[in-house]
Amino acid sequence: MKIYNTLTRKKEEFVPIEEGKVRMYVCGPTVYNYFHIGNARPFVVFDTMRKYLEYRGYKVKFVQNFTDVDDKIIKRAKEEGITAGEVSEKYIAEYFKDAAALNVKRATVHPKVTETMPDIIKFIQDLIDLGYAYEKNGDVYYRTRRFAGYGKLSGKNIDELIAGARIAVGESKEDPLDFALWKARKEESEIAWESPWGLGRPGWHIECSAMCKKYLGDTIDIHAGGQDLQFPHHENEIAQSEAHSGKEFAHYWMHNGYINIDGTKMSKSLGNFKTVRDLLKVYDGEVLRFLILSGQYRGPIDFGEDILLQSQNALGRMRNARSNLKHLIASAPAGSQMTEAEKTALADFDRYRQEFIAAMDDDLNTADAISAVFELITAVNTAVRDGASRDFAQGCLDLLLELCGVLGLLQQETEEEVTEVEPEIQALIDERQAARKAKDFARADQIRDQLKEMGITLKDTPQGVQIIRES
RNA sequence: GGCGACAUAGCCAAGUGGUAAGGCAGAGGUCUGCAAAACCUUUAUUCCCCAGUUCAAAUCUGGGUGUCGCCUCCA
Repeated sequence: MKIYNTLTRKKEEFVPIEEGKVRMYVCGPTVYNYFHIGNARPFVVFDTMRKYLEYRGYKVKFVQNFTDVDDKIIKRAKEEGITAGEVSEKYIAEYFKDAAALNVKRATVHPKVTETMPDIIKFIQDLIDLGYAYEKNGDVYYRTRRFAGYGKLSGKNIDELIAGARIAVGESKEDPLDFALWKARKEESEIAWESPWGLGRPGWHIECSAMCKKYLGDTIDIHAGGQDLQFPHHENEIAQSEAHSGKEFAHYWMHNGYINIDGTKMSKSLGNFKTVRDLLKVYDGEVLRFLILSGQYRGPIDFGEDILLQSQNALGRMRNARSNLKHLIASAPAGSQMTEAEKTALADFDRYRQEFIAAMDDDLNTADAISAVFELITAVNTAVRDGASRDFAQGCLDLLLELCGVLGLLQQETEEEVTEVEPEIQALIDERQAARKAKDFARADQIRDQLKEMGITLKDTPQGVQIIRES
């Protein structure tokens, strides 16, 4: 498979460090709020990357952290009159709820800063010992100029960065470019940990370096995150980790594009965001996932009501295909054999699987992969138009679910075909069938409407009545 | 100012040298008592503009225009 590597600005053939295994780190959320649809993009995209790598037979160790120590968490805790720990615990739980709705699988490890403190402190001490960091008044800073490769990921020239760099009030850096590894506690009430430099807490960048090393080692295969983390966060991670180990930190760097709203980047600081929690009140998680995967991950997505509806309808086509196949399977005569034509057709459908794989192999081109799924759906729908054997329908369904499973779609049942219903409902269905037979269509439609209000949808198919219950 | 990304139908979106995938929406048709679903047909002589290279360019080169981002917390 080919991956676009931000480090080299080229698509490169993916070669894992260890054959058959992938070590992958994705920057996770700072847990002080519900996450928004823009935050959700890397979660969904890199979860899809993971699912695809697993589909291709790799054993993936996937690490996504929680930043549970941060200024914003402390601020939030003050506002709500609770502890920082209570804030982060709450939003970690909420993260898992929303992520589950988006069919994002739990990482192999979800490390937290608060649980990695000894490793972080050791990492900082090592950098001091190596001459890459220094302590000043209880703060510890990274000596940016000391690291020769600084700027290689973001393409920034260290001398041009000086213009923008500043020394904030209260800081005593040797150089404006230096960044904090450890921040001394400023107020009694602030959450703080004991360290060789006194009470304080770690800077943002060092956490990821330390957690990555702890769970994945000095060199990993893939490091991923949003484009806005490229600089300074990922640049600083490289500086820390490579100075520390003397080895290359990550072979492949992947960055997803932004989600824009009204033409500008959605962000928490701008306040122009839509939380996944709020969107889930109107659209189900798979619709949001479909939306995110409907374009190539590196490009921008202009978010709005129109594409939500389009995603919902497009996903509806996938769901209908699943539902129709299930109905065929349920209604087919038990002993029906696959015909020769069906066997040929099913074998031929492998080409959609190959198209799908080719698309995903090309830097995770989910848009093209989705097209392959739709082409499969059209072919299947055509093949089963006049009925199908149970095995054929099952074979088609298996393939559909196989491909959609890699994308994390069609994992949830929003409605369910049922064969057995309560006696009173069955009585109504029977009455409707009798009315139809007697050509009393007014009564038949009236019953159908009545059942619809009860959450039961009836579809008349050549195989009989399909009963669908909302779930 | 430095660096970078993007520009394809009403909308979303693939395609990086060989004559415009796929989806949504719309129109017409088939099937059906109707509905739903499905199937078929239809919707870009053309890919922001200009010039160049080539037998051939949405795709390469040069120039321009527009939109956005990073350079500060941010997915």
